[in-house]
Amino acid sequence: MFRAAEVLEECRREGLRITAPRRAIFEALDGDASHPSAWEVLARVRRRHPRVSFTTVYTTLEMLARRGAIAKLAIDPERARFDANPVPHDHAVCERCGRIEDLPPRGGRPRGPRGFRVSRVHVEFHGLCRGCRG
Amino acid sequence: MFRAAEVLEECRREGLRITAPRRAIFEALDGDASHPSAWEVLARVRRRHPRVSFTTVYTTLEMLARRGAIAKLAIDPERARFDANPVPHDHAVCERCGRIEDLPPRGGRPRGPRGFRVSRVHVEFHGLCRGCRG
DNA sequence: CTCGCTGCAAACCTTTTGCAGTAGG
DNA sequence: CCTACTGCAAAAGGTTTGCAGCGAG
Repeated sequence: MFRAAEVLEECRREGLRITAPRRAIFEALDGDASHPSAWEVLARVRRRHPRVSFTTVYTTLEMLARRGAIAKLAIDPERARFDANPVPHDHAVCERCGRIEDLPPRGGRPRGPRGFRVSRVHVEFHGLCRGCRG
Repeated sequence: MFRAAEVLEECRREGLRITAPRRAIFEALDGDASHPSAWEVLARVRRRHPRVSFTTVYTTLEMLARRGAIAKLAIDPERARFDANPVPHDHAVCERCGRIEDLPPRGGRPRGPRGFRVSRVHVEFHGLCRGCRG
């Protein structure tokens, strides 16, 4: 799970500059489990820092994803979604409300195909969440 | 797996019109396992029917996906990829060459979360394919 | 001071839509 | 004939890039 203070410190150590927009973006991600799009992160950031641009949010999210501090999900075909928890885990995607729920790690990951060096496994359950079953 | 003749017959039965572009698109998908994007399908179609437009290819692919004759994959964040095999199955995605390989069905699908009505499960293995391990 | 970061605007790419003409049934 | 389908062109989003100026270190 993304911890703003830790990532911030790590960035500082590597000579990246800690600016007000970055601080705000880091705070917006801190402890987040909602898998927001870049636009949703921007909206959240702008509640307190109205002058931050989309460009800055997007490039910062990409930067964090490249560093492995967050994950970029391809679950939503319309737009990238960012996962503040970079540790690989499964997701449950509600087909009705669109919510993406994190799942606790399962013992016994599925085995990959022969002749293929697996670096990570991605499991998505699609269906109806508790609230949307009627 | 997509069978052009069958889908074509089914469309005709339901009153959809069988045009030359559709015939060509159906043929391009027939027996395909390469998970092409709409632009790749267009290129393939144009080898024999140079006047077919992107619009027609894209709307036809969407139409087939809505009917369940093909599947629209969200694996590639940059663009939609279409799977001529609409029966749910796992995929192995090579991080180097980008190839998407179909996997045979596994016994014992992973169990979904409690309180969630699962309609389908999507498993992706990411890593290096046989050819790209080196 | 120096450059890395920012914000703006414009470019880019994929996908979607409006519309007049064409052709399948 | 009727109207669904086609191709074009333009719009609509999301993402990426060029650039001048600011400001963290």
